[in-house]
Parts: sequence; C-alpha cells; structure tokens
Amino acid sequence: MTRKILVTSALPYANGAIHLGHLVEYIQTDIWTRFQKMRGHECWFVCADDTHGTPIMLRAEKEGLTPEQLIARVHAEHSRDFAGFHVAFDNYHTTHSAETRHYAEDIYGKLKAAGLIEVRSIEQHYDPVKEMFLPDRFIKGECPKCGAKDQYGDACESCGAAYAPTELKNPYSAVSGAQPVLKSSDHYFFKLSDPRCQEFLRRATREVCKEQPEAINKLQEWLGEPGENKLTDWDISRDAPYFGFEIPGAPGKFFYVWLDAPIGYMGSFKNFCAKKGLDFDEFWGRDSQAELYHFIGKDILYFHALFWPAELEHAGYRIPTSVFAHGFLTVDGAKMSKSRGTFITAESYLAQGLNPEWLRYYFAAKLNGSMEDIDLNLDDFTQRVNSDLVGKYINIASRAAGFITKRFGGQLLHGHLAERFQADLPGISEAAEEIAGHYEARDFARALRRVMGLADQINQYVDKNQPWVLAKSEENAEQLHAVCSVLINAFRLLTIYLKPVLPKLAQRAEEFLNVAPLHWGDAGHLLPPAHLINGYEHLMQRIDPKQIEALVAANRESLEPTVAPAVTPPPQPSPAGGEGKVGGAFAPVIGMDDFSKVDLRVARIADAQHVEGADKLIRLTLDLGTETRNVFAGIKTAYDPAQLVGRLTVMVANLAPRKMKFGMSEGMVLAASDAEGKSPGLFLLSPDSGATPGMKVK
RNA sequence: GGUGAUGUAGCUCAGUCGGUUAGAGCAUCGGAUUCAUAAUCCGGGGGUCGGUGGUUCAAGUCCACUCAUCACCA
Repeated sequence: MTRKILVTSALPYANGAIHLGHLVEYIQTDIWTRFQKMRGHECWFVCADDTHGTPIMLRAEKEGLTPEQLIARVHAEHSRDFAGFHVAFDNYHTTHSAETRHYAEDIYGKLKAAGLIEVRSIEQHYDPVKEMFLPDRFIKGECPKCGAKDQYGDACESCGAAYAPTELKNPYSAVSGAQPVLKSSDHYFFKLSDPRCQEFLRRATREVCKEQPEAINKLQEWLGEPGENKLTDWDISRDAPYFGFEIPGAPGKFFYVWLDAPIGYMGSFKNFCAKKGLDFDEFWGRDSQAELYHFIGKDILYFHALFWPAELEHAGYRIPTSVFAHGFLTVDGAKMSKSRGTFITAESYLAQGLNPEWLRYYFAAKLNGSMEDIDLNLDDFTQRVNSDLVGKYINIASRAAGFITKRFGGQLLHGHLAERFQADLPGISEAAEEIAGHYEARDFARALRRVMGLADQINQYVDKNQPWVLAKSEENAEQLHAVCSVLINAFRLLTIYLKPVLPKLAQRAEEFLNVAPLHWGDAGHLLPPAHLINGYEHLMQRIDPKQIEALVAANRESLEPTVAPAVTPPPQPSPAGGEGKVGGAFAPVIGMDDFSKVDLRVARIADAQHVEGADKLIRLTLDLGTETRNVFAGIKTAYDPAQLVGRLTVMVANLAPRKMKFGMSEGMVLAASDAEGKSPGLFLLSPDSGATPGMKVK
C-alpha cells in the first residue's frame, strides 16, 4: 500500500548559521524521508526559514539592511549548507510569504470566531529611547542574587538563579542602553485555559507523542492532573515595531513569531502544492488520510505538542500523526563551545574539506528515535567511520572488483546465482525487512549495527574462500568467478541498506555496479546473470585525524571576529592602496577588462602526488569537468597530498603552460600566504559547497 | 528547589518479561593473511553494571535512598 506522508523539520531561525547541532535534526529527517521514498511511498519533505521577530529586526538594523534583505541572504546561506549535507527538501520556503500569511490569518480568524482569542492589557518593559517593548532577552542588569553584572532578564549565567526581568537591579535595554520603564498595552491571547483546549489536549498530546513515552511524561507535567488546569493562555501578539505579519483588525499588533513558525509548515507545503499540482487539503484537511510528521528538538516540544495541535484542531485542520523529538548534540561529551572550537558550523565543516557523509553516518549510528542527547566524540567519529565505512563496507567491493575486472572482463557469472548466494551468505537479503523496520522506527543506530554485522559476515566469507588463492590456478576460475559475483551482489545489498544515510556514496556505487538508482524493493533480487560492472574507483576517503584537528582549530579561531564587532565599532574599510594587514601594499589599480583576462575556474583535485626530488612541489591532477590538467603547486610544506584528493579549489585555467624540470605545468592553483613572511602558513582557496568543477570564478 | 532523563569495558553503545558465565563495535595485545587505500580473519586481556540498602530462589533489570551529568519548570 502506498502511503501519503508529509514530513517537516523544525524551521531554523534566520538569525544565524546552521551548525552541527541543527544538522542532527535535518539529517535525521532526511534519512527517514529518503527511506520512505525508497520504499515507494509518496513522501514529501518540506521546511522553511523562520524569519520573524525582534532579533531579526534588530540584527538587520545593525547590519544596515532591511529585514527582507537579511532573510534573503540567510535563506541562501541555509539552502547552501543543507545542500552541502545532502539534505534534500522537496521545498525550502520562508515564513515571510504570502502562503504563511494566509494560513496565519485564517487560523487566527477561526480561533477568534470560536471564541478562543481574548484581548488583555499587560504590563511590559519598554525602551523609551528606542520606543519599543523589550523581550526578556533584551533586558540586562545585575543579578538580584549574586550581583553579577550584565545578566539577561531571565537567568543568571554566573550563579544560575532564575528570576523575572523586573527583579534585575539597575536594568538597562540591551538595544539602546536606556533604563526600561513599565508600560501597558493590549495583547492577544490564545485561550489554552479554555475547557475545550484542556480536554482536547489531554487526548491529543498522548496521541501525537505516542511513539515517545518520555515526551508524554513531560507533557503530563505541563498539563497537570485533570481539573488542575495548569495551562495558561498563550500571548500571541507583539506590538510594533515588529518584523512579522500585522494582525487583521488590530493595527500596530503583530503575530508573535512562534505563532507563524509552525504555520510555516503549511505555507511551505502550500507553495509546493502550487508547483507540483498537489492537493493541499488532502494533507491538511480535517479528514486527511495522509500521515503528517514533525521532527523537532526536545526544546520545542511544548509548542508542537500543545499549542500547535490546539490551534489546528480549533481552526478545523487535522493534527499531526506524530511529533518526533530528538535530543541535543554534545561534542566530546560537553555542550558545543566556541572557546574549545566545538561550535562547528556546517559551512566550516564543508570548507575544511570534510565529507558530509561521514557526519551523516556517525549521526545515524547514534540516533535511536528517543529524546536522549547524542554525543559527537571526535576520536570515535574518526575510528567508527573509517572502520565501518571504509574498512568493512567499501572494502567488500574493493576486494572483489579487481578479479571481476581483470579476470572476467567486468562480467559477473553467467549462470543464476540465487541458490549459491543463499547458501554462501544466508540472511543477507532476508535482513531487508528487519532493517526497514528499524529505519521506520527511526532506530537508525540499530539498523546500522545490523548492516555492519552483515558486512562482517561478508568479510569472513572472503577470508574463508580466499579468492587470491583461487586466482592462482586456472582450474579454479569458475569458483573464483562465483565467489566474486556473490560478493558484488552482497555489496549491492548493503548499498541498498545504507542508501538513506549515504545517498551520494550510494550513487557512486550504483555507477560502479552499473545499475539504475536502487530502491528498497531491489533487495528482493540479485543482479542478472553476466551483468557487466564498471571498473572500481575508490568510493570514499578515510578521515585523517589531522582534518579533525584542523576543523576544531578553525572554529576556535573564529571566536575572535564574531565577538569583536559587538564591543567595538566595525572598522572602516580601508581605501584601495591602504595598508593590508599581512599582504603589504596593494598592487596598482586595474580595470575590469584587465581582471577578466584571468580565467579562474573551480577545479577538483582528482589526484595529488609527491614529486620525486622536489622539496616544495606537489603534482596535482585537476578535474575541470571537461578536461583534466597537470599542475605543479608549491604547497608541499603546508599540505599532505593524501588530504588534498577530492577537494575543490580555484585554478588559473588560461595561464601559459610552463615546462618544469619534472614535466609540464598547465595552470596554477590559488593559495593565500603572507608575502612578507611574518606569519607562516599557506592556505589553498576553496569554493563554498555547491560549486562544481569547471565553473567560472569572477 | 520541583519534575523528568541518563549513568554498563579505555571510547561509543546493546542488553526484551527479573533467569545460564553481562555482550557488540572500536581501541589494545598475540597470531594468520596479502585480494583490498595498513584494509581483512582467528584468538586473548579488559567490568564491583555510579553508590548504599532492600524485595526475590534469582537483580544490570524491580523498590527506596544517594551521588554525578543533562534538560524542563512557558
């Protein structure tokens, strides 16, 4: 039976870069949706940037941009980062959209009509200089308990005390520095305390969190015992100035960002429906038979399991089938920390040349569908990925492919292999349904443990049959052919099982196997007799611990520039010809036409070799998409050839070829260094992820 | 402070309804092997299951208390 499934990840806030903690969720959701698609279900994965609120407004102002310009830029950055980690949304939209506005107004209107909206006057901190109300986060002062200075309005970072912003001593506005005054204003509330909501949520939260008992406990705590009425009304409005949607019939009042954020799921899907010709109501209508899942972090369970179903229910929409909450990410057992270099952005991970599938695999190996936190242990990460993926899984293809190519012209055994396969490697194809069950239950850790168990079994089989011994005499050719054909088939099955986690690697494996994109159902049969495979090229590099060190170092250093502008005015850009910090005086001014003579291209380093007899040179084979170039680069002091292979860089493609002692050099790669030699180091340029070999740089 | 979660080998984690001698992978040590990017295979060592007390014929598992870590307290 084909299921109709709509899946969302929580909307990232358009006020910051995607980091490894965010990626846990997007990778988890992506794996699950890819799995559902491989199973042949109709499954859509939508998301969007969460773009409204005071922080966005103030940040844009600080950067001299309109909020629209800021969120457009961040949207592009987020999209780039997700694509870099192979997170394949069917639609990535924005909450600042006509669709989201439509559903926000629609839901509000229906709640109002149902008598669930109430207007009350409340007193709040107001910045008289900036003429705006201040969220708690934007009020600072001295901790009432320990007297620590510059503490936020909700809790003290020094002594851990929690308090209300009104209790702060000597409070000041983090925006203008002025002393806030209390001022009252009308706010709009969603009446969660209404008996209809209480009664509904008692049933609905249990339903929506049925797969996670821990979440039900938590919600029980929030709901209280029947009759206790612990839920308080939810303030859904904010006063101007505010970046968001103005509330219909309430001039100067805007929807609070947390009201329209989940509605952004609907907005994004509506936008997608228009592109795809899908029926929105089939997924969101009260009588929808489709499944609807929200993947979220445990920190926002409250919004998704209480507010959100209550809104949907009383506005006449269906509620989610389930909400799946995951835990937080720690790195080496501790909170991500900028000073330790473990606050790692998606961008820097990719820029350092690390393979996104390493991280996908590691996260998957840790995710079990519960709300427990997961730890990225950097040593374990290196060992686990290298051992499981390269040592066990890929090694299988590598061990068999050489024989098939050299001895049998790339062709598998001519006869049918099914019986032989069953006898030699029992259980490998039968594991498909069990593994599928683990994926379905979001217990990726269990799924991968099972797959690696199969990989162990297959490697034992290689050892028992010793193809390298069989290869020594011609009379064993048939046996050798059969063993290697069994192995190629086993590798193909493991590729199916790993494909939701490793889409890119699976695609390369499909090319090697010379097969159409694999679906889960393909595990039910083997490759046809005499199937022709392509020559084996190594499918994945190992992680070099040095790369991890470099990643942490790069993120540790990045602390300085992010903090500096907050306390000192941004430096004026120095006029052309001024003193550069490490590059010395600038070269004479040139025009655009001079610059355009240099043909810069993105190149992939296809190979890198030491040059016998040269102290500084590395021989690079550069892939330009349409051709390859041989280039000698003087970067040996800074780079190990092995760690260069596969990464992207920028080359001068129209530099006149130059004959060197070791051969022709057909171009040059770009690297930064201090010309005056005061600070050491040599830094090869890298394009942001998404660039492909041959792209022009200008 | 209240509530909840977690704590098992050096590391990362399994451990079902309480039931044989507590398992796996990685790391480590010994051996084998050379097809595969030093990958693979066989074997060994390594545990007071955070602690204390209790229930039970039997506790990693259930109960109480306690320590540590984390989260939530809207």
